[in-house]
Amino acid sequence: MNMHQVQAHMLKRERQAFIMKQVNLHNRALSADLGAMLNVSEDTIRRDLNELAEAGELIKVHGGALSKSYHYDYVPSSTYAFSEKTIIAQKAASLIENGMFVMIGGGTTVRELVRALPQNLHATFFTVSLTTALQLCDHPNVEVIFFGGQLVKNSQISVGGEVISRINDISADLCILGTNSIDSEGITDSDLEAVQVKKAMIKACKRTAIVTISEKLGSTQRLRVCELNDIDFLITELSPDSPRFSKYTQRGMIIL
Amino acid sequence: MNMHQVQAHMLKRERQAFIMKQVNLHNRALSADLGAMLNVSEDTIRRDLNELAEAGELIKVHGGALSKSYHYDYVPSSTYAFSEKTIIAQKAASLIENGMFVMIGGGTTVRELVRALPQNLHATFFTVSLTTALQLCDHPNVEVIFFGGQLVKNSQISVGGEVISRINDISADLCILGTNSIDSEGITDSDLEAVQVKKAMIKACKRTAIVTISEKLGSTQRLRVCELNDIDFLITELSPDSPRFSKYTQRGMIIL
DNA sequence: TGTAAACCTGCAAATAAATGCAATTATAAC
DNA sequence: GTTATAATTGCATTTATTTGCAGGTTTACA
Repeated sequence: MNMHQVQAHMLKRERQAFIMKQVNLHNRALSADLGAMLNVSEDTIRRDLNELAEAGELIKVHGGALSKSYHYDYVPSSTYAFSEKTIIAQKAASLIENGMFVMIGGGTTVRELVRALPQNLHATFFTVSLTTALQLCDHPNVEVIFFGGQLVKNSQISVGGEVISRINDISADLCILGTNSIDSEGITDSDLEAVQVKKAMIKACKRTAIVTISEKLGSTQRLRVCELNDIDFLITELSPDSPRFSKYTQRGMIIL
Repeated sequence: MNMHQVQAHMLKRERQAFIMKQVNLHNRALSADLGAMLNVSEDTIRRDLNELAEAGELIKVHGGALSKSYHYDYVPSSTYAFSEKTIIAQKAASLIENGMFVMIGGGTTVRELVRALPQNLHATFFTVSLTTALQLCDHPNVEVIFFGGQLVKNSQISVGGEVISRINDISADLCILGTNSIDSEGITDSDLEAVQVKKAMIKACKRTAIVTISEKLGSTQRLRVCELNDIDFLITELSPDSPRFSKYTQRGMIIL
């Protein structure tokens, strides 16, 4: 932070305006920095911060202050990045047509997708995710097939050779998976069992769609799920012509 | 995971917001990773995680934290006859011992039972109920096997010949079922598919326990699940010496 | 069952905050 | 202009918070 000093003498009101400007500009400010910049004691800064906080202009925390907009608004809609996921869900839902056989994974993005499915959709869904299965049960006109097996407690999906051989018995039209990490090489994950199941699901379907919020673009993990070539559709909340997709479009993948 | 470091000096609140972001983004985060990313000791991370968990923002687990959105959120007060079911749950839990193989059904009474199970219970559970399976996932020391198949949407259980033949492959110690109706003849139900699954479960287990609120004693429905003789334990919220059990005790059933 | 990792507790150092007080400065009344 | 009053500010002291570390314990996993 460039800590140039500001003015010889400042009125209290001016000083507080300066503080607000700093806080709104950087989303944060430290008492010590402000004191140095304004050439007043930290006590004065603290008193200012208390007043501003009292007036609801900012959020005072130990050591400084945070912008009010910064304040991570806990429980935005109980799901993180809710609006992004809703956009994704709308796009992904357009891929699913009546009569289709769809294999579908788990995760919060997929959950929003399932919520966004039209009530009159007639289709058959296959899944290993307990939460996705439950969500699908709310749709009157779909059939839900759950691949049973041993459950992984953290992710609430079933895994194991049994599950995989079950999946291999099916040939479906579309595979929809969320992911934790995707980059220009492909998709990666960190849970071996889950990776094996995902691989089987992709193999069992004619086409594969990946749904993810753009924040996850460019991150990687240890275990490879598939190459970019294996993916037919990539769906994020961004517009398809966003420059962030430059590395992906060359591969013949369709960005939605 | 790409572990770039973040900022020189972070305010506590900022750090916690960062943690929440990571957790929500990847559905989980390891204390060690977070410590490295934020350049603070793991102790600090742990303290943050404890605070956030206390505030209900995430779920703390050994080694890190999980996103809350992944978890089936449970609202106890919305369960009908909640206090009765809690009593039942306590009694039924006493039947389950370490190392047991238990087949367990669905319904709200069973849900309370699962909640009442001690966290240190080591056992293997088999179920066809999505909600029971999810609930069991909260218990760190149990194995959960889900019998997959076609799902019945309003009861959220899987049914079908596939499921039944799976059940027949197992031999378990105890079968725990809720029921809609029980009278001096035995247990009855109204859903044919569900009845077939229940029959298979009872047959696959050495002993059978029925959990139900006393309100359901004396009612009947069209389809027979089993005779009274097939039941080893009957568990309600009433005291075992209640006169309402006079018709049942003659059959050698144990009332809890 | 053994071992390494993760955990918790208490403690100490560092930092930040609150408080009282004195000095200074601004404001207003005369 | 002078003076009384109020507000502001800095400093010293006390208090609270945060953080890392040492230790002993628990937990997970092979």
